[in-house]
Amino acid sequence: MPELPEVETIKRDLVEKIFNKRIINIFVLDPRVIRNTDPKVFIQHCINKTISEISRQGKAIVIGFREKGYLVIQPMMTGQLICHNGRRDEGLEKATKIIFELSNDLYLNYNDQRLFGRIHFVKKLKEIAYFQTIGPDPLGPKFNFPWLKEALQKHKAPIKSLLMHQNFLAGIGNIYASEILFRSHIAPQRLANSLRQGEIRSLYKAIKNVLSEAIKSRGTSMRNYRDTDGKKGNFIHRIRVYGRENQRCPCCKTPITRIVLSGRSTFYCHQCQT
DNA sequence: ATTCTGTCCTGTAGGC
DNA sequence: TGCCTACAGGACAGAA
Repeated sequence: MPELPEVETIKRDLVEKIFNKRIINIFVLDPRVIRNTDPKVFIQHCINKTISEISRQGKAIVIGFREKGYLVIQPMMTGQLICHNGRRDEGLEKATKIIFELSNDLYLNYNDQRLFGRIHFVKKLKEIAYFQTIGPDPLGPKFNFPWLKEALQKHKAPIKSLLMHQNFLAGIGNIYASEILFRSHIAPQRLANSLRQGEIRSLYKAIKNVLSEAIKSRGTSMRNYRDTDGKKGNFIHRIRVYGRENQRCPCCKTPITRIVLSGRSTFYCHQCQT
């Protein structure tokens, strides 16, 4: 579910809530979410470890232990990390797959309705193939206008598909790809290498602006996304085209069009975006 | 080499 | 109410 703004929101909340805390107990309710090891081995690796680092890489959350090693969480479509005080079975949901109990009387529940999410323990981050292949972070220093201009020239895929390709840029998903292109006035099926200088300029600004505004709004809750308090993100109120087929464009009142690109629903205004 | 399609799962919304 | 189909914030293997 979560894209960059949602994962960043979760990460920032976790820094407030579990940094420097110790994992004192782990309850694996559904072993299917642990991909690379036996659940017992996973528990052995993570229990009694103190969290000394919390970061985000692309759409993954990295929790580093003072004793070495990393807990890596990729929530994918429907993964949630929800904290609560109180009893262990409080806040339990059908989708709750793992419960982490922390030294500050906090429980951290990993919920995942569709079970696409992945949780790994690794000794080194390079053991995770995803980290080896993802492109630059769109809010990081490597992403700048000259880089984008040059990178776009190398691809002839539809710009929307390319924006979602994690090896190109890490963090943009299906919602924000459509929103970014609406703000750039660029049609999603336009080929990446066909964009003109002015279009690349507005695309560059839209990527930065949409993602940072969405972080300020604590992400978008279309369906499943929740922050660590179980609350919805507020960017849903600023979504202009995603999921709004046949509703009127906020700019020109033309009905929003839905098409499928690379197998994913794509929304745009054929009047405003050319 | 790049780009696209099918798959992994569960749950929900909408049509009839 | 129930049954059926389509679709859902991702990533990756394999095919084109």
